[in-house]
Amino acid sequence: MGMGRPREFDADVALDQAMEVFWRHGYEGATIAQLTEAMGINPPSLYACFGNKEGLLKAALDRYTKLRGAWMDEVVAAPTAREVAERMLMGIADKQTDPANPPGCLLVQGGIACGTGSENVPFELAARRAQNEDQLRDRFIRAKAEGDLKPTSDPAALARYVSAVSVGMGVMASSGADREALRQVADVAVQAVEAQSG
Amino acid sequence: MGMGRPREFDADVALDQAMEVFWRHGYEGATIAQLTEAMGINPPSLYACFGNKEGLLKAALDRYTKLRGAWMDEVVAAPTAREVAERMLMGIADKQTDPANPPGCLLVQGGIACGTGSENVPFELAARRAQNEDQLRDRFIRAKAEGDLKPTSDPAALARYVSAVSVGMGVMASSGADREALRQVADVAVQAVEAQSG
DNA sequence: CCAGATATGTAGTGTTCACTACAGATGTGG
DNA sequence: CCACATCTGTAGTGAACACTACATATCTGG
Repeated sequence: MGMGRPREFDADVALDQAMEVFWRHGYEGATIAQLTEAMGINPPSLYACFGNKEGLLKAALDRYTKLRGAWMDEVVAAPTAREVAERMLMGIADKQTDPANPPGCLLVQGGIACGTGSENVPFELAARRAQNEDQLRDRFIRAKAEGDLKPTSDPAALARYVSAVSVGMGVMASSGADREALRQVADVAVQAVEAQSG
Repeated sequence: MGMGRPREFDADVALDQAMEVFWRHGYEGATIAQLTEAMGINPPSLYACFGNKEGLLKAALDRYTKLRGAWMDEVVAAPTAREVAERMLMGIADKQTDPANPPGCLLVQGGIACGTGSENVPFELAARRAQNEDQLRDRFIRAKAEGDLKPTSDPAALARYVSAVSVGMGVMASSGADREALRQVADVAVQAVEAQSG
């Protein structure tokens, strides 16, 4: 039994293009026609490879979080909680205004509210944002154990806080805030973490 | 010439229902069928009164910001910058988890990214968020002049920061964060403002 | 070179969307 | 009571949507 005709496109390259469309227009705003055009393929190829529109989104999210995972590892590798927050938020200020990508964050732009039939898309995005928050929380727990954060500090609350600021910055970036404006937000935000440092 | 048949529904009551639908499903996710059903009217009445779907959204946003305007006035009436931030963020934690409304903030849930043909919806929402930020900035400028904020502080950056945290909290609320979680975020966030207080 | 398997391109499918034509209902001014 | 103006409900309109049937093309294993 033969293995069949090989696909003529690179799935990862196509996903990068799909990612950009979802990033710019959101899940519901992105149409199959836009996606297939950006990916350089026809609808049957898309459906054969990714199942349906939501499957394509999930594959794009997988790729997005995979690419960002390496960066998050660098972030939590910073020596102190304060520097973790600074690397995270300053890095986000830069990433969310990188002209190589649409402004903002795919995990927010992808879809905060969706219509009937796509209710689980916001959940899917929230779950992936929660992963970052968990990673931060674990790092802050360690920081507290090391005496880097005050004994009275709440690592989970701090992680949630940094995550909230990140999301807020993403929304601002998508509505036109420039890099300097976001860096100023990051700079102020870091001071709250500093206030919890021992 | 007569004045015609009077409309049989209250536009403000209908707007409250439309607001809820946009809040829960976003602009693109909300269908005319859902809107008319929630408003208790038929499509022709909707179009006669609000023009089109986008006109209805703008009217709903007008009503939303009008209702919130009174509350924002109370917020900026707090005696110090720190208390302004605290009232704002703690109030938002409560409002965004008020079971009387969908979770989160209409100015975020309404639509962060939209498809072709609705590109100005995100701008419309951003413009209204900017109004709140301007009001905060003006208040912080006064706080700086009064010596309540350090001479080195940046009122515009602080306002942008508080606004960003608000938005981030809204997204968290819409994805299931409870009131206590948001209050913890607000509590941490206020400390950055406190760090800028003289 | 053939049989089985998978990918591709063309050209649709039914459904849902925002929006509206039209006829009848209900009001006001003369 | 009549002319006119505006609202309301029914029943659609064309367009865009996600998705797919099908014939053809290109591979592998034997």
